[in-house]
Amino acid sequence: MFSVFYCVSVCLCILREMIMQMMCDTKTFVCFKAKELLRTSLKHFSKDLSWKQVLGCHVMDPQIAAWLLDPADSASCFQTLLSKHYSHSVTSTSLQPVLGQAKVTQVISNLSLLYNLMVELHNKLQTQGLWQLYSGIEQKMIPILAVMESYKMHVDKEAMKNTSELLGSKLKQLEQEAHQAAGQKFLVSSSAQLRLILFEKLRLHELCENKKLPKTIKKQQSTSETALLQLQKLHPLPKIILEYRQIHKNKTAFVDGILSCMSKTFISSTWNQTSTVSGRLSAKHPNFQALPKQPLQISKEQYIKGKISDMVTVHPRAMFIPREGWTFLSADFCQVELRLLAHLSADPQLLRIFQNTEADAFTMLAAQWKGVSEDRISLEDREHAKRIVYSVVYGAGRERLSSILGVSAEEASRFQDTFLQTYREVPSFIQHTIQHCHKHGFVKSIMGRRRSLPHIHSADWSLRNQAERQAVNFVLQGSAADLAKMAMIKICSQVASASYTTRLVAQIHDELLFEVEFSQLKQFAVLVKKTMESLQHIENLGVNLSVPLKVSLSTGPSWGSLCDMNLPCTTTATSL
DNA sequence: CTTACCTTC
DNA sequence: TCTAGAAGGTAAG
Repeated sequence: MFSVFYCVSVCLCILREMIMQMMCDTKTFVCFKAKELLRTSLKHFSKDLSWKQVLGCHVMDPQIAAWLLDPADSASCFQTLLSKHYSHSVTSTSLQPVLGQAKVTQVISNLSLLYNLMVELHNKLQTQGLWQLYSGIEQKMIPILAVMESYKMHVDKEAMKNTSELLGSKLKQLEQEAHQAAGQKFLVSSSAQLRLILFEKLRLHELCENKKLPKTIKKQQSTSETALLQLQKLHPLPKIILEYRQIHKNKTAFVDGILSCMSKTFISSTWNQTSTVSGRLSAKHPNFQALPKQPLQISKEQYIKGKISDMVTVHPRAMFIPREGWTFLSADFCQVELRLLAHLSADPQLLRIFQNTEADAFTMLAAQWKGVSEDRISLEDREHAKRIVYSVVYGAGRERLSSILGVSAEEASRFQDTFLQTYREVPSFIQHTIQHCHKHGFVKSIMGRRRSLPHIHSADWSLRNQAERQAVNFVLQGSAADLAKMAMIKICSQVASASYTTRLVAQIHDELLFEVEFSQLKQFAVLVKKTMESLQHIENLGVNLSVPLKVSLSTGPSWGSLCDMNLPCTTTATSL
C-alpha cells in the first residue's frame, strides 16, 4: 500500500537517501508536514534534487486529510490529530519525542502510529466521499506549494528602503499637522487619545447631532473611518488622521513588513494549505495576497493652500521584479465566482451574459438589469454592478450595501430588488443551498469539498442567518478555490514534463503569477490560457460547467506594471 | 455579505 | 511586564 515516513524521526544523512528514493519511486509516502519536508529537502539537497523531481513525488499528509474532513478546525500538532482521528486509545506515553540518541523502538512506534493514523483517515475520507478530492487535488498541491516556497523572488531593496524613508518623513509631517490641528501633542496612532481630543476637547459630536455617529462596542464614540469621514467637514483633524492611517498602514505592513521578510534581495512567502474553511490558500510572511493592487499617491512636500507639489506614487507590487531575461506572466480567471453562480443557478439571463466571450461581463450585467444599452453604462455603473452582485449574492443587508455604495438605504434596497428580480434563478439557488444545508448540516463545492455549519440549526436568529450566508458563500468561494487549485496542478504537471523553465511564483485566489523566460513566454502563455479555460470540463471530477471560463493574461517588467497580453492566434475552448 | 493576514492598543 | 482579543486596515470574490 504505502511506505511510511516520519520526518522528525530521522537524521539528515539517512533523510537524503530516503528523499532520493521518494523521488524515484512510484510508491506513496506518508509524512507529517510533508510540504515542509519537501521544501527543506529541496534547499539542502539542491545538487541532487531538482524542483521538477519534487513536483512529481507522491506524499500523503494526515494534517491535510484531517482538514478536508473538517476545514473548521486546523489541528496542527500530531498529538491532536491522533486524539481526534485515531480510534485506538493513545496514551500520552505512546508518542515519544525522539531526541538525541534515538531509540529505535520509539522511532518504529511513532512511525506505526503515523501509518495507522493515515490508514484511518484514508477510510474516513472514502466513506465521506472526499477521497477523490484528497488524492486528485489536495495531495497534488503539496509538492506544488513546496516548490513555490523554495522559489525566491527578486525585490528592489534599495527602492523599498527609499520609500520607507519617504513614508516615514511624510508620517512625521502629518503628525505635526495633527498636533497643530488639535492644539496639543498626542499619540496619533492611539484611538483612545484621538477620542479624547475629538469628543471631549473639541466636542465635534455636538456639532452634528443630526447624523448618528458610529459607536464602539463599549458604547464610546468610534474613531473608525466612517466616523472620521462624517467629521471631516467640521474640523481639519479627521482628514489628517485618515491620511496618517493610510500611509502608516502602507509603511508598516507593505514596505517595512516586506523588508523584514527578506533575505538579501530575495523573498518568498509561506503558503498554507489548511488554514481556510473555504478551501482557498493563504499566504504569510509576507501575505502576498494582500498587497495593494493600486498604487498610493502621496504628496512629498507640504500642502500650500490648495497647491500640491511633488506627487510621489508608492506601489509595493512594483518592487517585485523578474530576473534578467525573464518576465512575469499573470493569468486571471475573469469573474470566476459570478460564472460559477451562473452555472449553479442556471439563470438564463446570467448564462446569456457569458455566452458572449468578448464582452465585459459587469458592463453587460449593469446594462441588463438597469434596462439600458451597454454603451450607456459608465465605469461607475460597472463598479456598482460588481459590488452589488457580490454583496447581494452573499446576503448583505441594505444598510451594509448602502455603506458600500455610498447611497441611501432606500436606494440600496431598490438595487437589491431589481437585481434579484432580473436574475430570478439566483434567489432560488440561494434558497436551495440554504435548504440543503438545513437538511444535511453541510454544503458542497463543485468538486465535492464540504463545509459543515452546525449553527444552521441554532435557535439564535443571528447565528443561524450567519450560517446561511456562509453556506451560500462557501459553495461559490469553495468552487472557485477548487478551480484555482486544479489550474495550478494541471499547469505544473505540464511544466514538469516539458522543457519549460517557468516557475509558479504566487497564487492570488483567482490569479496565477509566473516568472517566465522571455524565449518561452508566448508558447507558455498559450499553454496557460488553454489549460485554465479547459477546466470548464473535468472528466474525472465530474465537472461540466455550462458557462465558458475566461482567462486574461498580462505581462510586464514588475508585478506592479503588468499590461494585457493578446495572444495572436489561439483557439479558446469555445471558439471553433 | 464571505474568506484570509497584519498591526496597534 | 506580558499577552489575548478587539478594532481597523489590506486583499480576494
